[in-house]
Formats: sequence, C-alpha cells, structure tokens
Amino acid sequence: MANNDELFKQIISHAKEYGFIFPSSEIYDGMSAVYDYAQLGVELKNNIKQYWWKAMVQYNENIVGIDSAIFMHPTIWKASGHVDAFNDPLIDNKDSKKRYRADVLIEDYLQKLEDKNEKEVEKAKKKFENFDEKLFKETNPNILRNQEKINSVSSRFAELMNQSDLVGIKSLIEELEIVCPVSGSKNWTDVRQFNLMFSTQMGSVSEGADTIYLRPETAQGIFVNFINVYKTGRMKIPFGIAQIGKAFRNEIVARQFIFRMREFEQMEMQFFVRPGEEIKWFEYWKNERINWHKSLGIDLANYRFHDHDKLAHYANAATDIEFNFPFGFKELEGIHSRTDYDLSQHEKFSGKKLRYFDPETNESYIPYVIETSIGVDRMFLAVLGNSFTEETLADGSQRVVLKIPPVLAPYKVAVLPLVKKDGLPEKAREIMDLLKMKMMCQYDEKDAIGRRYRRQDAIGTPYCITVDNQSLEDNTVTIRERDTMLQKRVPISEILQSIIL
RNA sequence: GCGGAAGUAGCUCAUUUGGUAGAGCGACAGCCUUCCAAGCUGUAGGUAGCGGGUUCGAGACCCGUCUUCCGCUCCA
Repeated sequence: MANNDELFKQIISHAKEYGFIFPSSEIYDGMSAVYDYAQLGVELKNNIKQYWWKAMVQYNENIVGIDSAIFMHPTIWKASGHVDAFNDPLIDNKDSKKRYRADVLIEDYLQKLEDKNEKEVEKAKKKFENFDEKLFKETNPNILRNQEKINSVSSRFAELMNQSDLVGIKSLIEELEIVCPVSGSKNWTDVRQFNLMFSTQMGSVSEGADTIYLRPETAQGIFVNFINVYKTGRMKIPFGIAQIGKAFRNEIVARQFIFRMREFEQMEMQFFVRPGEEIKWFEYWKNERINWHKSLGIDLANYRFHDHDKLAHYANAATDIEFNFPFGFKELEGIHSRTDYDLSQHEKFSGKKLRYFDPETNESYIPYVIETSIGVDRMFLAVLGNSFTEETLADGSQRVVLKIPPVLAPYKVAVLPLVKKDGLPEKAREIMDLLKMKMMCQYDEKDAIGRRYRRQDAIGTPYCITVDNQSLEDNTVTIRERDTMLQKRVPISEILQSIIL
C-alpha cells in the first residue's frame, strides 16, 4: 500500500510537471478538489471523449448524441428524486467525532425496538405450549408498549422529515436518548442539511429569481429530450441517446486527485428498450462496455465487475465496472437497468405523454432504460495511472514512459532532426508541415537525440520520426516506437501508413 | 466536519540547537554531438503558503488562517 501511495504521488506530480493537470486557481492557494486540465491533459481528455463517442454514436446506427444544457427546469430534479433523496440530515457526535445521518440514527433506534419485541416473542414461544403469536402480540404489555412507541416515533419522524424540520429531528434524538455507538455519549451537534446539488439563481434580480440547480447527472437531459429525439430522429426501439457533459455534486469529501471532484464530466448513454427485454440488454451493454475498455489494450486484470446487491430506488439491475486505481479497485463506470422509472416520473411531473408506439406489437408503452455511465475524469486517471511506467533499461539507465494507448496519446508523433545542422531541421520542418494537418505533432531540435526521445516518452508520444542525413538522400526517415524503442526506416511518403493509432 | 502529517525554485529535496536561501533534475540560449537521459558554457526562476507574535535577528519557535496528503463519516 505504501508503494501504491508513492506511485500515486508520482503520477500526480508527473501530471503537473508535464502539463496534464494543474490544481485549480493555484496562484490563489488553490481550490480543494478542483483541477484544471492543462495543455497535454486537454488532448488526452478530448481523445478519451472522442474514442467513446465514436464507439457509441458513430459505430452504433441506433444511437444518436445530444448536448443538453446544464441548466434545467427545477422540477426535473423533483421528478428524478434528487431533491428529496439527496438531502441528507447529518449530525456529529462531539466526543467520538463521528458523523451520522440523523435519519439513520432514528431508524436504528426503531429497529432496536422491533428487535426487542421479536425477542419477547421468541422467549414466549419457548415458554408456552400452544403458543398463539398473534394473541401474544396483541396482549403482552411489553410488546404493546414498544409497539406504541414505534408507532408514535415513526409518525413523528416521518412528519419531521417531510417538513425538513432539522431542529425537531435533533430534539427527537435527544428525547429518545440515542447515544453514539462509538463514544456512548449524547453530546450531539445540531442537525445540518447536506445538499448534493449546487443551487444558483436564474434571473438578474434577486427577488423573484428562481432557484435552479447545476445538474448532478447528465442523464436527465437525455430523458427530458427522449420524445423529441424519438420523433425527430425517426428512432425505433431499441435505440440510444448519448451525451458527454459536466455534472456537479457537492460531495462530502472530494478526494483522491481527479477521482472524486465536485465538478466532473460524464459520458452517458441511455438505451431505450421494450419492457421485459431490459435484462437482455443490460447483459448486452455490460459486454459491450467491457469490450470498449478491452480495445484500449489495458490489462484486463485491472478491471472487474461489481454487481450491486442494494439497488437504487429506480433500478432492477446494476453493476459497476471497477478499475484497479493506485488506491484500490474503485468504480469507473456504472451500468444500470433503470426500468421505466425516469420516464414515468417525467410523465407524471410534466403531464406529457412520454410513450413509444411500437409498430411491431401495436402497443404504446413507456420504454425501459439501460444506462451506461462512465466518468471522463476517472477514465483519464485510469489511463494515466496505468500508463505511468518507470523502466530500467538494459544498459542500466532509467526512463519514465507513459504507455498511453496511441489512439489516446496527446501527441501522436514527434518530428526530430538528428542534429541541428546540415539542413536536417529544414527537412524535418517539411515533414512536420505534412503531418500536422493530420494529427497532433511536436517538433523538437533541442538537445541530444536520446534526451529528446526520453522527453517524448515522458508525455506518451507513441512515435518519434527522426530525420538524418540519409533522409536528405533518399527521402526516408526512421520511426521509433515508444514502448519497444525499436526503429524502422520508411519512406516519408509512407509515414502515415506506418504508424498505428 | 474531526483527527494525524505536511507546505522552501517547474519537480525532488537540503539549510546541524533561530544569524539574513542552496543542490540535483528540469527549462531557456549557445557549444559539442550521425540514434536512446546524466559532455561543456551561460541565463532565468524563491518577499520559504499567507497573516500576526516572540526576538537585535525567524524558513526554523508560538498563534491564527489557507491549502494538500492519510484516516473516519457519505457516495445514484
């Protein structure tokens, strides 16, 4: 673990040193868990997005893309459940310094009372023959007392939660004499609301301005456009809508570099299917998505599926593709069978029909949805972390090389005159001008050739094209491959065919 | 939010108990070099996170603050 911590630090520091990722607002002391993508980082990030977009939208005839606004109608977040489901009341115990969800503390308390009653029943069962459980429950004074308490606390609790009465929730906790499981004390802080969503005001005048939210997921932008896309795109089920975009979540702790940020980017695809066929398509997309990762050539041992036991309120199947980050296996991508929850909710809240007419079955229905959702930043970290390699070469020298999949590499080639004289720079410039129309290229004539190779290794450039004296005679160059460091000589006219991206 | 550790040049770090900041790497300019870092010369770059205090004197000691890392709480 210590080694991995060390590795992670090296990756972060390499990312800064070579211009992949900078801490945000660094000259003003930075912002916690906010990062800027720098000159190389933005290339890698864009390439990841493009690789995904091509695999989803370009390759699949029945998937189209959209780019919906970050601002959306506030009711969307009521419909999606985000307003209610993600306002957790939190409370701290001052002695143990532990933080709890206030509602969970009360639920646990209720559970204890239930357990108590169960025990009474068990006890009585052993004691009496011809035991009538129903009668016992209706007459035993202990059980009745507990049950009454459960009922009254439950209803008060529900009432308080409904009204978001934080003060009331705290007094209920005090009244019930709930203690911290760790410290055993009743020394509680006030209950505070934790809001998942960032809110802001739309409208230039503060009075009468509407509170709106920065979207916590891009998915809703797809759902609310479902009917528009279906109709204008002449889409037939099954079909998908893809989107790449920023999302914002007020995480309690945003940590681990770009793994968990409050502002992040998602690549999501919602696939609309006939009800009853969702599990088939869930399996289909599980397979498709892992194949996408596979196609990048990253060691499969770094991936694993993690099926959810506890499903979210809207899902009937869910799995994560986890990646072996330097800090362990963590969620990289989620594949969820979201049922018809979202579209049904939007139908209810908007009052608009969000149904698909299926000409094959002659039925109209709300489609079921399979979602694939991957974090761009997490993918970036996966690629960067997996690429980072320190090698000791045969001659005992060391090199740091980013073995980024060539298709994702910020620069595809570097054009290098072997020496900075004899007309080699001019020749190299010609090649540079030729190639830069096609791909990201870097020209470098400074320092010894070996040093320049190492520089390109450090930023993950897969190919170095070197111009030497022979190039002047027969128009050939050498192409050096990053990972193997092997070179081959090819005619300038065949450079493009010789590099695999 | 709490606890622990840390913050000196782009990076990694030094500065022996407080005496006025240094190295390596890197970058840049040039020299040398016909294929894999560490040859030569030169240049730039730090009000030591920030603010305050103690002191004749603070990078070092004290307080505050900000930021980062590790752990805990939460995570569709």
